[in-house]
Amino acid sequence: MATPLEKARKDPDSMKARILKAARRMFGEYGYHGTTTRMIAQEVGIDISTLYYHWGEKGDLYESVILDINTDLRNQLAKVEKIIHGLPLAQRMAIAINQVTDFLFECPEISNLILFQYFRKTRQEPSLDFHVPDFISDIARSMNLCKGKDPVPTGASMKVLAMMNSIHNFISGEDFFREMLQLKRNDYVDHVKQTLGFLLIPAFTK
Amino acid sequence: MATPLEKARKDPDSMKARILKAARRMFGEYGYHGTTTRMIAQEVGIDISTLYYHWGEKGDLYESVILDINTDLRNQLAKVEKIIHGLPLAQRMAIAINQVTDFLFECPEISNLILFQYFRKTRQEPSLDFHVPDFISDIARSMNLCKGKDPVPTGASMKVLAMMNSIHNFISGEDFFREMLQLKRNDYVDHVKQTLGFLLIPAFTK
DNA sequence: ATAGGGTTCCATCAAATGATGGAAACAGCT
DNA sequence: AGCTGTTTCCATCATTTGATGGAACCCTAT
Repeated sequence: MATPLEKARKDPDSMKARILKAARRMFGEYGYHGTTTRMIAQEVGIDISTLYYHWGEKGDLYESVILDINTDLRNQLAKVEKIIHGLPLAQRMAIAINQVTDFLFECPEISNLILFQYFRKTRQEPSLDFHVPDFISDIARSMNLCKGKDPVPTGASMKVLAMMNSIHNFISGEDFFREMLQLKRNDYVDHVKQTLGFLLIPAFTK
Repeated sequence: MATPLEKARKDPDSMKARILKAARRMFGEYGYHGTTTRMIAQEVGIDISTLYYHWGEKGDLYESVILDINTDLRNQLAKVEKIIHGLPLAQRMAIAINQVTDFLFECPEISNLILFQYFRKTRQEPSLDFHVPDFISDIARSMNLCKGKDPVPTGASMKVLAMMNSIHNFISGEDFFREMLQLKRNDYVDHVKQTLGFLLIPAFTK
């Protein structure tokens, strides 16, 4: 109960939490430089200085947003791991793809922000600690890409990264791809799951 | 020889071309809102108004950059298609992955800008015509995902999109992933090719 | 040399943006 | 009610940023 982020996550109705939620949406949609503190404040319906009162400068708020979505994603992955534990690999993958895809379609800003993080350089780098390796290792172990408590080999990390990114791509690119392929929401979601299954499963189970 | 873009592509030493090249780098690295016209001008070593003289407003320059990289990518894909024409599918894919990956590692701003285009919303949408469907169809046909001159089925387009994006991800994320995995440039490139081969080929050739 | 078109830079503007100080409003407590 | 600490908003600043007008510059044809 120390940091502002912990406070916000504890009480989702608090002003801190409302601002954080809006910031997630806006940063996720327009990126760091594409989002102004005024846009976020307007989204919440408050004055800009209230935002500064709660979160300090823009860079700090962004950092909190990143930590926040990482916590959400980690929790979700842990949840999925419990569901699929013990099943044969092909089945595990099929279920995991379904679950994770559904989750991310509900919170597309998570995919957006993670991809932004990977690809974008901000002019003044916040360079924040990212915790990706955690995810990657956990997934690699869950997929039997490495034995026991050995350190995860590089090739395994790469495979996991490629998988995760394939999912994020379809989430973040929804607007563009749906427009391009002229698909309704539901059809798009189905196609995404099918395509991911088609592409990802054979490589690991052939 | 009508549009500014055609002029610039024709004479690579012209001021128009030098600005365009710098704009590609900067927009590719920092995104649309993350790049200022002053940054581009400084990169070229000219005054900001010279930039405006040649390319007009920022949005127009960005549009030209997008068209420019699309031309480059299309040309490169056509070149690769010639090399692999007639070979069996698995071999075609292996060679294509190698070639395209090498090319994009040389021009990472292409991957950056394409992914930006897919994922990012600009505050005031330029909404420019994009020509992606061309690529997609061509690749889909080249991979026998559809027969003759039939329209490309949605599932096939999705598969091609997933493939292309997997490549772009590793190019655009190089800095982040290399740092994370502690890899030297060459090792990273090798791992990327290996991972892409591992992930993409089985799905289409099993 | 010089007239004229094309090119480049200097100075400047208006709007947008990150950020803050201080007054007002609010909430809890006695 | 009155005090106290917290929260919210209004007004304002300094910088950054997109954009432009006009003077200087360069080059070529006459």
